[in-house]
Amino acid sequence: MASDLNPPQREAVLHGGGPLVVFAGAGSGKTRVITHRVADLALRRHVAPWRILAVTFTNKAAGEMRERLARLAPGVGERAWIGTFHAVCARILRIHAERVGVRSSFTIYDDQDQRAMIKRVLRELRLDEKQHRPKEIAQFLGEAKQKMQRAEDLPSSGYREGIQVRIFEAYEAAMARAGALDFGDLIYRLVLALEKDERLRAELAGRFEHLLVDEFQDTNHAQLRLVRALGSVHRNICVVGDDDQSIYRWRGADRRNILDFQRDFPDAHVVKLEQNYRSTQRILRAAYAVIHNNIDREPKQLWTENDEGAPPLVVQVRDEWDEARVLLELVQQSREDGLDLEQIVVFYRTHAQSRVFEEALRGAGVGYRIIGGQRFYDRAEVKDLLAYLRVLDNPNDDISLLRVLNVPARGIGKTTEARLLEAASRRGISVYEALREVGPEDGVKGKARERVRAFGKLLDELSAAHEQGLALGELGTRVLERSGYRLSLEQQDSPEAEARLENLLELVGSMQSFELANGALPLDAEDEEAEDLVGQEPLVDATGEASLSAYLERVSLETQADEAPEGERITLMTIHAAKGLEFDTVLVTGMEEELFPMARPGFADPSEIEEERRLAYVAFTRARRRLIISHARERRLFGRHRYSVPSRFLSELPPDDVSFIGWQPSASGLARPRRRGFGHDDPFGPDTDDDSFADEFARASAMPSPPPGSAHDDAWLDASDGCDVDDAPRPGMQVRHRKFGVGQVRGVEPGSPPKVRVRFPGRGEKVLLATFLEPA
DNA sequence: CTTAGTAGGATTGAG
DNA sequence: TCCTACTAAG
Repeated sequence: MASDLNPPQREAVLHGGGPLVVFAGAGSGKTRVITHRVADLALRRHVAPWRILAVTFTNKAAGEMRERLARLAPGVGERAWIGTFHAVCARILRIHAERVGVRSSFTIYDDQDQRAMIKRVLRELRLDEKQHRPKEIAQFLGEAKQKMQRAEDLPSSGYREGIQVRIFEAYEAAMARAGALDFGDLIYRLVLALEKDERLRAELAGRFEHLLVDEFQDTNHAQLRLVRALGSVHRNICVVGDDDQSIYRWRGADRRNILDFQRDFPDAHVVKLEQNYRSTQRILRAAYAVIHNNIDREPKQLWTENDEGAPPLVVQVRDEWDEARVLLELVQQSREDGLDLEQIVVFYRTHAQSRVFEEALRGAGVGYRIIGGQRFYDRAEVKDLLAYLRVLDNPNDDISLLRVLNVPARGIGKTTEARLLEAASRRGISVYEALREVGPEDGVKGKARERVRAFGKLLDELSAAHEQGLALGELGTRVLERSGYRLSLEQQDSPEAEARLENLLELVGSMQSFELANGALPLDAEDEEAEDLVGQEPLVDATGEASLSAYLERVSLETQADEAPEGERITLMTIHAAKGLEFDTVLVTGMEEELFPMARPGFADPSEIEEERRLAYVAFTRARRRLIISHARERRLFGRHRYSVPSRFLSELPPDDVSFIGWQPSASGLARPRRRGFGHDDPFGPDTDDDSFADEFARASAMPSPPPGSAHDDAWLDASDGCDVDDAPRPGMQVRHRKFGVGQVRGVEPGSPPKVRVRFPGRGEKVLLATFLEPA
């Protein structure tokens, strides 16, 4: 098994006990090392699988690990503890709720819920929202928890600090009352308990014999403390990561965690994986030439046995429209060469840059998919339905209740809401209970009181249905029906409302499949030893039924609604979303000062520039065969038009390994412009005024040789979530709609997704979202 | 209570 | 420029 590993990989896999840090460069087979190591520990060293804990950051990474492990060592992946920091902590917290001092039935609040709670606390404390921005408070609370600060550790000297402490305490109290934990709490609360309660620590640290942490460069301080505490008995801690790929400092990631691992654990063994299996030599040289300029990094250099490859291409264009035409040119050329469009990706620094690409692609009828942006579980309607369910699961969850108090509109206004809330806090009861008890003495009388009571009855009725064991999917449907949500959407009769309804039906569908997947699962008798300590399958409650709580937990910790890809589409995403992925062709756009690196000139903190440089490094190292970089002379961003200077990172590229079109860095690093570019009469017209530019581009960007065969070790999992446009509809085109049948497109209104006016025989014209249409 | 209008703000975003 | 989130009028 270890035979198909290279020497450092094998070294990491076979390392026995004690701390181990693996610096795993881009495309060096990192996941492979972790999975092989888990398999080796279980099979060769006979470590009980459930005594192995492997932690990742994303559900996707955890899923991938489990999947690969299933192939490598059947039975191990199912029993080992593999999950995200948050999921693992939530699981442990529920099991040891009493010891930790949380309710075992806690609800997990996402950022939006957290903000609602903050607003409520501010109102309670009679603080002005303008002066104390909920956004900033959320930031402050999150940071404090990341740093493992308790209320008494916070600075309280100044006026501002004093208020912060008060807010912190009030927030914690309100969360406790609601039986809720925010994302930060999941780690914070567990670490607090582990560090305070020696018996708990001994128990948990004793049970996990081996710890593996993926993407260790992305851990924050609280996560480091968690790893330390859980590893405190055996010290079998294996951390894997790459400081050069640390791009999340703004959300608390601390590269020092991996860089100083040896200081933390002086006996730590160090392994560096530097052989790359992904990219061509030229791409790696270009990437290295850039990252090498970072002072603060662990020295290492990727090398490969792959081809030399074609030189990366840097193209100067006039503006963002021109940049989009470069993309179209590239797509067209790839099509002519019979290349797979799925293997083309466009990277940008900010989401705002995607619009122009979308419009161009839509105009040219090229399918595309956007990763990121608004996520399924963040959509208002999805959150509404989930809020109903959360109230049924936890009647103390005031925030969720308030969310749906007047959704759909049932005549309960702001005034009533405020009075209800006040009545609840005055009597020290939940808002749910207050629904029943409020009366004229609280200022809720007449119609308002009736409506409030009716809402309480509605919840009671749904609650009863839930307690009688109504199946999950049924319960979802029941909520939609009885609350009048469905009716209200149907009555709106707009394409947006239809889209919302579709989303809700999808959610109900997911509840049904959750039930199917988890409902009938028997408890695993073999692992009883594991059971008594932490439980094996959190998705199933004592009766073996898929419970509402289990579903809600899954949903709160799950962010990507995976969707099977359909049709050939290119991919668009921010670079941040790209980590861990790879593509044959990568187009990195907007490489201009102030955009990428995104820092104001003159104010640039060197460490910020280094982080941006890592971002560029991540972008470049996603490419297997073809890397194209574009920068515009001028562009409109955030409504402001500006002239741009090529990114300093372009001047760091090795001139001998890179081709330049339209501009190339001079020896001094200053721009030497050549005025070249596409014509501009019609942004996406079929012909360009400057054929030579197109020719030059075509020559320079051509794929040097057919890409290697299909099987890629790190094939990426699809994670699209619905901002997709299949084949772009154009007037005259025949399209099919699920309900209305086949019709003809009369007009298209740009948007994401675009709205399409379709004439259906016998039904007249309808305006529909492109998402719900397919070519007929 | 809903709707329209506008002020303000805008990186990057896992769980 | 465009979107969100709150405020004033219907």
